[in-house]
Amino acid sequence: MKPTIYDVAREAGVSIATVSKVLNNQRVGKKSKEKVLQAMKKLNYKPSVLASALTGKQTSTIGFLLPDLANPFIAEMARRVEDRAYERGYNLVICSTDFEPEKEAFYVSLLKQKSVDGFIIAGGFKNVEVVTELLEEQFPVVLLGESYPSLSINSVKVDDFMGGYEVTSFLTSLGHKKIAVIGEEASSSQERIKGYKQALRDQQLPVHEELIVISSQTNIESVERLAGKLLDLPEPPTAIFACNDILAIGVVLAARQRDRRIPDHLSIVGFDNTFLSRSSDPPLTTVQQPIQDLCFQAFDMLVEEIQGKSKLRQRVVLLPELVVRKSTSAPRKKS
Amino acid sequence: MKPTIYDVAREAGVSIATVSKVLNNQRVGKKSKEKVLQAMKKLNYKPSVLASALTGKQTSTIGFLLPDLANPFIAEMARRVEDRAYERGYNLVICSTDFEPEKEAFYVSLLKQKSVDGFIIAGGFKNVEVVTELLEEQFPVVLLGESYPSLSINSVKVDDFMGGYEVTSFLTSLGHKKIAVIGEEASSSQERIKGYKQALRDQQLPVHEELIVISSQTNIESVERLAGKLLDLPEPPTAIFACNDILAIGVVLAARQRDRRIPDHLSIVGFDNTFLSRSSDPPLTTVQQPIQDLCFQAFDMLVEEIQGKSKLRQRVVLLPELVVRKSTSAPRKKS
DNA sequence: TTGAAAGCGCTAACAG
DNA sequence: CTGTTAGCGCTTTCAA
Repeated sequence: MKPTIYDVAREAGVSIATVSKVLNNQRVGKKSKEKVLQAMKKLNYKPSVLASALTGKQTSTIGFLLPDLANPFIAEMARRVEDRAYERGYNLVICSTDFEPEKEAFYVSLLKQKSVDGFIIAGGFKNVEVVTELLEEQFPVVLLGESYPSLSINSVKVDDFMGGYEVTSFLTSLGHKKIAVIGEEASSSQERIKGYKQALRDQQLPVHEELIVISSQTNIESVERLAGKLLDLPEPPTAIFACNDILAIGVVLAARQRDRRIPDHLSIVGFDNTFLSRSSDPPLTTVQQPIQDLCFQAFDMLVEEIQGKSKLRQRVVLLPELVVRKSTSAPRKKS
Repeated sequence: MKPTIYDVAREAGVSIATVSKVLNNQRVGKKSKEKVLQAMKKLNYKPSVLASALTGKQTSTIGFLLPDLANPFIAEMARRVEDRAYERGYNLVICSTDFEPEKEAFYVSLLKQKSVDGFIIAGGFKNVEVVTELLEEQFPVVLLGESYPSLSINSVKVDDFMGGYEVTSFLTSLGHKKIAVIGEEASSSQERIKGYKQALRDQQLPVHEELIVISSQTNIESVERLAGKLLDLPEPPTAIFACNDILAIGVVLAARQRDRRIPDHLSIVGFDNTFLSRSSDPPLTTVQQPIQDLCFQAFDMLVEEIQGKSKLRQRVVLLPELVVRKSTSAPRKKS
């Protein structure tokens, strides 16, 4: 059997209270402390987190909700958050929700039963009630990569509107007039699309609703299909802004299938600057998110809330940066 | 405060024992059961997993060790394992070890303190002592995507040797005689390389040690550099077998930088058939792993061991499949 | 400084 | 079928 605090106490010839004290390094006589330490080492004692959490201490584990761990951008975020968690002595239990409200509710409920110290919700969510409830219960939560204007909730994200605006402005500055956009359901996509529209308006260009496409599926095949429809239009766009790099890859595949040269026949811009954008041919113009900063800040914010250090809620918005590579150029004169 | 079993008992007018019994659906009088259920619903009661685990029950959480969650192939595995975990009522706490023995030891120790029910170790590990110890303690563990011949441990993986053999045979059948291989430190890479060597020998082709390269870093830049060295050899290989798709992308980048056409000047084969191999240009010939089967089987095996249903250890080996795409062709006559 | 003892929320005999 | 009670391993008063 695993040694318990009793075993250590017996071995050291002290009471369990004393052992507990050295565990939590409170004031203990030097000699007792020494004996206890010895005993612990001898028995290879490790305190049970369960037992200590049951008495009100924390579990040092965080629930991490995200739409889909198989998405490379999300996976990278998860990795960064985990790095920070590691540094600060926490573990992550990771849950993919697929944007399904039931899954979100299920996971939150289960993780509460498991007494996680708090939640990070990355990449958006659907079930607002669940989050609202968490907030009402004063449960520490922070949103990563998203925000929710109508909720008083901590969040860390990039300025998506601005990202979309910059991409579109860049494209119009190259001379593109017919620019399509393809996004996801997440609110971050919506923001990017708003930025896209604003940029068009600011350039006095018309906003064509049929050039705005939302992909409900994340898998690349369906994106390819959607992009294909865009390209098969009688007057196809000369540029497509994809709201993330995966979508952009889908567009690339669709273009390739139709023998449209990139960027000669079609300019493509992605978002996120994952390594997908580098490995693609041609390498993608995209928008860089400061992933590490986003993740670290989100995590630190959560820990602050857990430790009750800061009661004030905040929305942190970092700035994205356009990375110009080879997938964009001026449109061909008169196709 | 969150309601406890006492609150429910009081509300229902029964003892906590009765409540506990309905919780674990043991025999309880119909009327009592009804009252308890009502009370639970009314109070919105959710039992504490901590408390029940403290009395010897399971936590239904699994420790999932992997080298790096940011690696798309690994992330996809994680996702599949998580899917299965969800179906079976488990949670995953995910830990990236970066192949660092200290991290492996740290995480295992911490997760044991948190009373996880078992471990899945995916993609290899370095710290053999830690795993051995787990085994000695009868801790449920299964290896995913790897095996460890000298250890009596459950594992589920693909036949890496065969994968390497098939790739190489395919390449020689196209006429390649000078084939390089680039792998990682993980034992799966080693196996694939063994298969590569065997295939060469079976074709009476010489094995050049300088054409066998191990990348200690996973980041794409360093792979690119290594591949570059290979390509800059006075007599460069006409084909390169990369032990996974990321490595293959690194090779593609290196080749592109040197204006070597793929597959005309250089054939490239990857491994894993992630969507990287599809999105690359040209799409990569690669080896498909039945990821879902691997993950589900591994998880089920672990659960069986946790539930004590099967005491026998097993090594499951599934068969990989070569997927031929556009990155391979016969070598040019007399470069 | 140290220790006895109560209690965290739940399970599992064991009586009744 | 139901309830009493003694733990599970740890923390935390409160006395000594």
